[in-house]
Amino acid sequence: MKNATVFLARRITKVTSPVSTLRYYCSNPSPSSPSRKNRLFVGGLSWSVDEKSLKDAFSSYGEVTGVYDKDSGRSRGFGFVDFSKEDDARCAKDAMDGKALLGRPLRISFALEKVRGGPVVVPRLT
DNA sequence: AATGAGCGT
Repeated sequence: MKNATVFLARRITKVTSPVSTLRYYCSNPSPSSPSRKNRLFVGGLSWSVDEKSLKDAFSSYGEVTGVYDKDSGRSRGFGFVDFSKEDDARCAKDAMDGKALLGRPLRISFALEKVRGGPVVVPRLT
């Protein structure tokens, strides 16, 4: 339970594509799965759910983040949970998805890849 | 303030 929250886990990918006569933007060639397996999106939360409640439910599996809204400080009704291992994420999802928390059924799915200052996904320009 | 599918720092 001491794993640090990691937002930037991108590794340098070696570009082995032949030099094209067109663009040379440094976007990630790999399409990448739209969802990170190490992070879960937890929705369906009651408005009154706090981080503690979510932690209480997921602390056994990983870390809980992003429950509150930065703007209003209120609950957004969803949160995120970081895991060290995909297996833990899978386990937690399989174990908690659809379960009720504070009278409201949880909607758990793999989180999308959203990082502040993240690379802009450029669809194929050709 | 109230909102009920969604995807954040």
